[in-house]
Amino acid sequence: MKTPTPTAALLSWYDRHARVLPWRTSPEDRSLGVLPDPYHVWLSEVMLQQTTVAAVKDYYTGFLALWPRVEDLAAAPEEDVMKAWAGLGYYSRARNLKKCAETVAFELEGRFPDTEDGLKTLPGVGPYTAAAIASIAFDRPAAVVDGNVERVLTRYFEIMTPLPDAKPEIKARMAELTPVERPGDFAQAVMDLGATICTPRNPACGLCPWMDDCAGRIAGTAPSLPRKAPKKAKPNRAGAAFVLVRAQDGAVLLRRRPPKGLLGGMSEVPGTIWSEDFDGDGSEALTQAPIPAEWHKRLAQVTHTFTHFHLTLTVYRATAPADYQLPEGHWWSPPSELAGEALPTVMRKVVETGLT
DNA sequence: GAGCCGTGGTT
DNA sequence: TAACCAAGGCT
Repeated sequence: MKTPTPTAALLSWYDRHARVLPWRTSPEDRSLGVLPDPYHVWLSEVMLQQTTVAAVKDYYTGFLALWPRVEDLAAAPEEDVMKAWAGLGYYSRARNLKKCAETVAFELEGRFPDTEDGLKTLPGVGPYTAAAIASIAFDRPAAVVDGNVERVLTRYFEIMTPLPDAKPEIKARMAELTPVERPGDFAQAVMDLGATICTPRNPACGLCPWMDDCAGRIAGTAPSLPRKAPKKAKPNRAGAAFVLVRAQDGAVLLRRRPPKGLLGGMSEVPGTIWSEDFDGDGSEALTQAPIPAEWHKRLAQVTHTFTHFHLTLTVYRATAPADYQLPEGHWWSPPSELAGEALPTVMRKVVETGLT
C-alpha cells in the first residue's frame, strides 16, 4: 500500500475527527456537494478573528436569529448590531460587519464575491478571512493561514524563523499542501488539528496524523514553535467612572463613545480620561464628574485588561437631582433595558460595581 | 512595519 | 497570578 501524502492523511483524519460547529458543513455533507451559505461562513469567520470558538457560538446563533439573511443585517440599525456584538470585543469588527453587509446586499445583489481578490475588497475581510471564505464557502484552493496553520506548519516543517517574518514561507507551504479537491475541508482540517492536537503547549503528538513526518516532533522542537518576537509589557492606566442614578426608577445615565478608536461606537457611563499619570481615586477626579453632586466612592475598584494596557477604575455613584437636565448625547437606561445596551464588558463591570 | 484594537479561558 | 493565547484587520 502506497504511503498517503500528508494532505490525504490529514483529510482522512478530518473525515473521522472533524469538530461539529454551528457554522460548519460536515465532511459527509460536503462530499455530497453541499456547501455552506457564504453569509454564514463570513459571519462566523469575522466573529472568530482572534476569538475562541466557545465565545463565538452563542453570538453566532444570536446574530442569525436576529438577521437570517445578509439583507436583514444590511437593513438593521448599526446601534442594534453594536448591542448584539457587545461583549465579544474588537468592536471595529461589528462596524465593518455592518458596512460589509450593506455592500453585499445593496451593491452585489446579495451575493458574496467567490474569489479571494474579490472578497479582500470587503471591509473587515483581510488575507485570512478572504482565503477562508473562498475555500470553505466556494471550495477554491486558497491558502488559508491563521494562527493554527502557523503553529502546525512551523512545527511540521520545523520553520525556525520567528513570526511574522516566517509568514511568507508558511503561506507558500500551505499553498503547496492545499489540494484542488476538498480545499475547504483541508483548511478546516489544519485548523482543527491545531485546535485539538497541535496545541500551543503540550501538543498531543502521539495522536497526530502527521507524527511520522513532522520535523518538529522528530527534532523535539515542536512545543517551542512557532518562534515569536517578545511582546511588550502593558502599562497601567487609571481613571474614574460615574454612575448617575435616577431616583424614581433606578435608571443609569449613559452616553456614546466616539465612533472610532478604543471601544468605538459603544456605550459607557461618564468618566475621566484613562491615563498612566492620573489618580482616579483622588479628589481631582471628582472635578470631571458630570454634575457637582454627592458622589459616593465605591470601595471595590474595577480592573480590566485591554489589548495594550491594564486599567483600574474608581467608581462613584450619585443620585441625580430632580431638575437634572439630560446633556446632549446622553440618555437614561432603566434597569429593564440595561442588559440590552451596547455596553462593553469593562462598562458592565463599572455599572455592576456602581449599583452594588 | 509596528501600534492599535477586547475578552475570557488556560497554564 | 501574571502571562499567554485565540479561525486578524486596519492604519
